[in-house]
Amino acid sequence: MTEPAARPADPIADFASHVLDVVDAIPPGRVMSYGDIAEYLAEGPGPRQVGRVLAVYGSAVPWWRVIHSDGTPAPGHDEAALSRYLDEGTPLRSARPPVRVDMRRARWTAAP
DNA sequence: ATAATGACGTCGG
DNA sequence: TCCGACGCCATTA
Repeated sequence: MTEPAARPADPIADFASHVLDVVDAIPPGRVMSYGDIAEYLAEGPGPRQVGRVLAVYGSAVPWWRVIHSDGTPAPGHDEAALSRYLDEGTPLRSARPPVRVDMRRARWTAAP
C-alpha cells in the first residue's frame, strides 16, 4: 500500500454518518428528537453533537423531522418546518408559533 | 491551556 | 406557559 499510514478511524465522521442515516430513515409525518437519535446510536457523545451534525449536513436529509424533545422544531427554521408538517400531515399540538409537534403521536423509533 | 459557544435535555421558579 | 440555571461535550476563539 502506498498509503502513508492506516487511515485513522474518524469516530466523529462515523457518528455523523450514522446520524444522517437515521434521520433519512424517519418516515414522513413522524419525528425524532436529538436525544432520541443520540440514544438510538447509544455510543454517540450526546444530543448536542447530533444537533451539530444536522447544523452542518442537515441540508442533505429531512432535518425538519428532527426536533427538540418538547416538540419545538429547530431554532430559526420553525417556519419552513411548519410548512413540511402541514404537507406531511404531522400531528401538531400547535400550528401557530410556538410551533409544536405532538410528540406523543408523532415520535418515531428507528425501527429496523 | 482556559473560556465561550451551540439545531440539547431536565429541573426549578 | 415562559424563562433561567445546570450538566453535557465537541468545536472555536
